[in-house]
Amino acid sequence: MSDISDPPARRTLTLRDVSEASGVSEMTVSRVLRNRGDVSEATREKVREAARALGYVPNKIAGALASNRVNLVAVIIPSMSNMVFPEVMGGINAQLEETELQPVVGITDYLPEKEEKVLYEMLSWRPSGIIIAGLEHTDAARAMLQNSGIPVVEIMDTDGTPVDCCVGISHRRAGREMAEAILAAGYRRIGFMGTKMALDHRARKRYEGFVEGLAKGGVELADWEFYEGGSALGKGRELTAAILDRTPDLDFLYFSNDLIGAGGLLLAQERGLDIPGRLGMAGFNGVELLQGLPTKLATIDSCRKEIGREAAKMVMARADGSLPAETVSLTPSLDPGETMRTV
Amino acid sequence: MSDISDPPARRTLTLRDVSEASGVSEMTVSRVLRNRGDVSEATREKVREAARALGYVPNKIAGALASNRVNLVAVIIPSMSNMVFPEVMGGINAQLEETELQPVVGITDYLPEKEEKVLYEMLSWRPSGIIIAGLEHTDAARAMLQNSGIPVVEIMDTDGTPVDCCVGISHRRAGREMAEAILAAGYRRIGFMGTKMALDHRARKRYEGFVEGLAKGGVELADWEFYEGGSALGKGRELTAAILDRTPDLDFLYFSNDLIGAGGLLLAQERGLDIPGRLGMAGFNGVELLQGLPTKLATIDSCRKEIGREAAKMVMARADGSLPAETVSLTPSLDPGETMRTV
DNA sequence: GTATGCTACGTTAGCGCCATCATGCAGTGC
DNA sequence: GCACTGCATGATGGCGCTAACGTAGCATAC
Repeated sequence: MSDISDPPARRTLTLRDVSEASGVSEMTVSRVLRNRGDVSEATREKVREAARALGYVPNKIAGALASNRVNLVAVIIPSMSNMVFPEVMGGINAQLEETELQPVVGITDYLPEKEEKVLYEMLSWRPSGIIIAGLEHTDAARAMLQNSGIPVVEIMDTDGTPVDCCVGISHRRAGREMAEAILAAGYRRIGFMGTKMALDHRARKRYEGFVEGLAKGGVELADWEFYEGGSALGKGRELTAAILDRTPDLDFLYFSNDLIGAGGLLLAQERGLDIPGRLGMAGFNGVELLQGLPTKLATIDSCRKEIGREAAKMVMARADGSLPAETVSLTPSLDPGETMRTV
Repeated sequence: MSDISDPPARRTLTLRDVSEASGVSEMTVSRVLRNRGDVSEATREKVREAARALGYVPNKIAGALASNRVNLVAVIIPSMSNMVFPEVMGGINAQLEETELQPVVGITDYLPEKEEKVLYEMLSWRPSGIIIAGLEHTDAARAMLQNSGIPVVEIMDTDGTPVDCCVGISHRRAGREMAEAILAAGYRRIGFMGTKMALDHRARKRYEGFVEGLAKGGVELADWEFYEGGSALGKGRELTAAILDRTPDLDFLYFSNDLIGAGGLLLAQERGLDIPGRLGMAGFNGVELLQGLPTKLATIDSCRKEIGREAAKMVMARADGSLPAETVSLTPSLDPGETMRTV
């Protein structure tokens, strides 16, 4: 008796509640809410109305378990503060937008053990596909990817052997091409500046390609500087000051990304150096954010958005079986900006 | 007969497989893998070994359904390319790191309908909590938050009425304080530059607070400029050129964020304007990225990381019932940098 | 009239796991 | 000897949903 006026017992709603409220079976409610199967328009309306009135939100956990289908795509990347990865995410998002699929992000902080942990966690939700940055994984992680039985797309990098599909650019080649362009422009006393890259394999490959490209032209790095922690203008400024003080006759500085490059550029300009005559400079990534600096830094585009889009497409195609394992290597373009002599 | 040599049928593994491989019941395996309940060390080892050998990955979908517990926290934010939000995420991540909880991100693109959709989608996974940016939601979204029965923390902004908990800063007050500081420094011909902010409520509140602050000092905005789309150095440069050409006697420019502010600053310096004597400038956010520009822009810190951390803490505390609904308003500090006259 | 096909539902049997309770079995106290 | 305690493990039921199949009811065909 008393419970008539009790506050609505806050049990969470189920299909049964909607089914009772609308006078049809749970199955029919399920069909209506998923837009599946034959249900008359009259019933559909009745059910939808009841669901709305109750404030019913389906339980995807139960749905996924019953149907063995999950509309999630795991995206595993090293960092969100790198600017590169949010842009890749943008591409993935854009591509998945029109589909049922939803990206779910995991962050590894460039740590292999953490990657392994995050991957395990992600797989335990049985996603429909995995997009994961890089080709270097622990043995256990690689095994998980292989055994997962779902589409795997490794992104960013194509220098290596993918588990399944792969889309990215060759960072080794990007480094080599920059070296060639620098030599072609007549620079000879060349310095390098980048992260301590034990775990950033792509930065390492660019560096290796760069050194190799110089070597082919008979030139060795004149000086170098490695740093730890995030990239920012301040860091580039600081390191550039250090390297220029130490080796004043450098005529080119290659930075492993645009942001520290821009910092270096600002410093060099403050010091009144003739850019690109006396000193040339180049970065990597082609970030848009920096369009607007007084001088445009030479760079190589890393095709971030396109990689994201392509990766999402590959996951979908692989899921419906319309694609064999393949590697797509995009071709980034070198933009000499205003900080390299033109030949 | 023939199937002895068939390739291992790639059914996905279940507890039962591990249980058979290790000779104990499913229940015991479950206990071992979750580190729960009394299981002898000998059995533990046996089970773990079997699970590892098989490459078993638990099915959280089934686990969540059975236990009615999900270790996910939904984080709903407008954008990932705004730099502000990745930093908030950083704070959330840092705080959740040591717990079982995992953030899952949804992006709304500043669109109320999309927010509603994303929220519905998120709730259908029955997360343990929700962190959502802003206090303005559609009626339906607000109802969902209220009915969800889980902790809700609205972040970034405290000017309004939260559904449950809330942590952020008062943007209205931030705008007002900047106005007061500008007037105190003796500037009088003041221009404003910001996004067309129909949907960016926080930018709008800063603007309103700013105008209000000026009004209290008997000053009106001398000129203003609104733009659409993302914020970048280039945009700030362009708009600043326009506003300075149109109203050359401006003696202060207030930008609704640091990035366009920095663009404006670079342009003003190229034009050889005396900063902060002839022209003062200020932005908003206190982004670290820009430390390293030749001149440090005046700004107000938006406490991003702290908001993230606090929000995560509140979700946890609210989940275990140790916290009543509350609003935490952080106090951002104004940094005059080098672009405001000192009084 | 029976056969046939079609639409619009309902019924049943799980999906893989975990909360809960039951159980066996050793050791302990008197 | 018997109850009692504590520990390690097993059996059972069900979380909320959906795939697959079943069927009532009506229309059409001959």
